[in-house]
Amino acid sequence: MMSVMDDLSIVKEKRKPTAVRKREIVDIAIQILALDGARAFTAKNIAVEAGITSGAIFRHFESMEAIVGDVVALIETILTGDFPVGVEDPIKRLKVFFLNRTKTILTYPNISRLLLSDHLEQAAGHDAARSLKKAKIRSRKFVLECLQEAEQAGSLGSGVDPEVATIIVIGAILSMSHASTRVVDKTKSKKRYEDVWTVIEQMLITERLSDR
Amino acid sequence: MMSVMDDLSIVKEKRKPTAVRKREIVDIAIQILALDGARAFTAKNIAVEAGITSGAIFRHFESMEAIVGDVVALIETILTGDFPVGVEDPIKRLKVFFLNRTKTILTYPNISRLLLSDHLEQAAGHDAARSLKKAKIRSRKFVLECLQEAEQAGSLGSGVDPEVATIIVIGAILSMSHASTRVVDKTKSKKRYEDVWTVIEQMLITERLSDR
Amino acid sequence: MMSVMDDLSIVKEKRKPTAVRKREIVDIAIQILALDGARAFTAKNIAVEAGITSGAIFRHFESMEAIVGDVVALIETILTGDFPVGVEDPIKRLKVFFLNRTKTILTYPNISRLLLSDHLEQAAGHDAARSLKKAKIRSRKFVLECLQEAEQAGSLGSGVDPEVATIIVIGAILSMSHASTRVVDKTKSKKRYEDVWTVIEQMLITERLSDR
Amino acid sequence: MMSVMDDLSIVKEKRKPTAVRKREIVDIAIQILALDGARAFTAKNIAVEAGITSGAIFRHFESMEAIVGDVVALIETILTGDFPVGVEDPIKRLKVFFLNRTKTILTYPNISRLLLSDHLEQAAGHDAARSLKKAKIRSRKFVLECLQEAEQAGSLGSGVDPEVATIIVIGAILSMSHASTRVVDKTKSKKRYEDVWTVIEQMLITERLSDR
DNA sequence: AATGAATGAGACTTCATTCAT
DNA sequence: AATGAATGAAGTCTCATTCAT
Repeated sequence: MMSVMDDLSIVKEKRKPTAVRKREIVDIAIQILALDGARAFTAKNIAVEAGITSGAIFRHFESMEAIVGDVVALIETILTGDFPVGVEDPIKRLKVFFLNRTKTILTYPNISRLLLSDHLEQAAGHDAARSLKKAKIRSRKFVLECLQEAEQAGSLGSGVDPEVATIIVIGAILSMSHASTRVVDKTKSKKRYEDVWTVIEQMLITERLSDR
Repeated sequence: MMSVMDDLSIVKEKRKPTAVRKREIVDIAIQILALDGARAFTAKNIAVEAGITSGAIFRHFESMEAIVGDVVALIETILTGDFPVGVEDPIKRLKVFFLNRTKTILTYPNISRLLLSDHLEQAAGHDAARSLKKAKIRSRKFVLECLQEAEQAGSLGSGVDPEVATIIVIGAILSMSHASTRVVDKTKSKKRYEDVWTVIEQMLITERLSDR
Repeated sequence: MMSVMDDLSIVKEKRKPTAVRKREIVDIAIQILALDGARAFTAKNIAVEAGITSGAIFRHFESMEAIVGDVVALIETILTGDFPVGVEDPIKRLKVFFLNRTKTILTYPNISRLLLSDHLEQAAGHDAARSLKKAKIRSRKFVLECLQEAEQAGSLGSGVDPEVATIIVIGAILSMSHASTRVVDKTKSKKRYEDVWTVIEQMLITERLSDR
Repeated sequence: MMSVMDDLSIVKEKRKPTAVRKREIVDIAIQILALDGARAFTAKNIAVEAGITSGAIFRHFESMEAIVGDVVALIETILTGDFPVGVEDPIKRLKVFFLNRTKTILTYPNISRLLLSDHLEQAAGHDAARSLKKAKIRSRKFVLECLQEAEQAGSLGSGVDPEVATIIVIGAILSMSHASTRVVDKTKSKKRYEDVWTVIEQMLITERLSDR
């Protein structure tokens, strides 16, 4: 997909069509927000990275806030893809989500880092911030509902409260987002994510003898 | 002459001694960084909250960065208190840490929120940022070492890898830090934290039948 | 549309190319430093004189210090032009320097005033200040060396010490720099400068009868 | 005069009577203006040097400008002492002035440096600046009048114009003020000043053969 | 007589945004 | 589509000055 451009990557291309430039700017914005933080999110910094002048940014976006708006939209699209459809068994459904989400983390490490920090929320205008917060809550709700369904179906260990389990599942994802910041071998990471799930799944279904 | 005004609780005291003002400023800084983010961390915002002018800030701190430096130092002091000493059994030691840390989260919700986001790292100068990162790593290392010790002592379930378990333990803490942002009933929260630990502990010591 | 306005000499042109604006700013800086002093050397004052806002200054210069750097460089270029080359006889060489330098004073009265005061040195950063001090010393050294050479060639009056004569020559230049501040008739001034040199030259070559 | 205090000079004396403090502040002000320039002339810098807080300054002076006012007054008093009275012969009178003034330069190197630069004029308010400018003009006028008187008395060389000679005399003083900045052996300096005068005097009285 | 906290003005500098070219 | 100069607001920090103690 990028094969043709890869060969010419050093060539400075000017005057890209808006669609291309917009996407480029959004990508750079994500990178800056994730790696350098909200304070470094300036038109100048984006421009330097894009190889244009800061004035040119506003040919493609009305304002800095509009850039964040597009960033949020992109992230939401990506995250939405993690929710599995058509998986009956709630534990299995949760597993697919867990593995999808951790894969997303590997694929877009900047984005996961961004979600963890709240830089986006603060750079974003009110609407974008709200829609981002909703996306976070949606993930939590998805996990919780899977676990509640499993409980009702009797497939959850008796001592396992769905709320508590949600904390642990979400926590593991958060924790791995953090870790992914440091660049790691992707194959190893994938294996690790699967191991984490295995342990969590065992925990979910294991019958507790007594609560004491 | 002031006796009448003394009764009015709205009266703002001015001219506080530096020691008091400094602490006040640090507290406000934490609050702003945690709730409004790095971009809102301005002298003006701090000053308004403290009821003084922004210029006055610099009587007490040499620069904005110096404030962050003190914030980091305070946080480190608080976090350091979470590490238990003199507890032999590694699982018990981990439990004490876990409960301490979650209690810290309840006591200082802003601070835990701050740690989660990277706002501090980015507002901080190089030294403060490094020392903060170290503090984070120290917590992770503590958890991992407890688990490795437990494994060697044979008190860990056979299928439980210490690295994997660390992710889950740390994750649960992260997850609860996030949740604590929304103001909740503290008694309920404490109970919840204990429940989470119970589930995690079960997970740690349970013998896995097979890896499948 | 602009044809009517073109006739109005008051119309301020905006948006000059950087090269032009930079030179303009340097000239204004020299004027302010010379006439109003180091304390008046502010971005605002320069901006008002240039007809732009103070923020715009920093499109053209990185900092106030950078402006002073350019001022120093300009002055050095001008002063360097005063040193004659290829004049064999040391007294004649000194004469050419003296007349050149006094002509420079007339041409750039602000610059000579600036050199006299130490405003530049104090507004300048370390490097610029040093290079300026060097330029001053270079002039003094040039005068002294001419006189020492003349002494060795026997063309100096027997009672005239080169060091002493240097003080008088340099002094006359300083004195005229001061005077030039008040705007005077240039033709008259030039005649005056030549008269001063005539007297000094007589003094240099006159045989003293006895030292008392 | 200072002998008693000299022994205790390390002891930090607090709460000096206003008269003493005022003089101390004026001295420090002169030093700062001369050595560090108008920009360093701040209440804080004076206070540090005086070992008090900047607020205390304003117990002794109404404003910074008032300090400069006193500095100017002190300088005027000192300079006024240089004008000889009761010396009949104009050349001799000029000689006494010249030697007095150069002695003043040695005694108060900071003050002479201050006069040379225009830092004072710019730190001073309108009145003080004017009175300082007058003092400078008075010196010039004194020199010029001596020389005009000498011319009328026929004691000036025929080719020597009083205006031209004034430039040279004043110039020599300026030049030596500059040099005095670098700390030099005072005995040597005094000898040098006398030598300079000798050469100038020769120049004044020497009969020029022709003007060409 | 002095300290130490505070104000308010003003300095330098950065930044989003506009606009002529 | 992009550059490059400019604005105006905002941010950090300094400084003269005031005032309670």
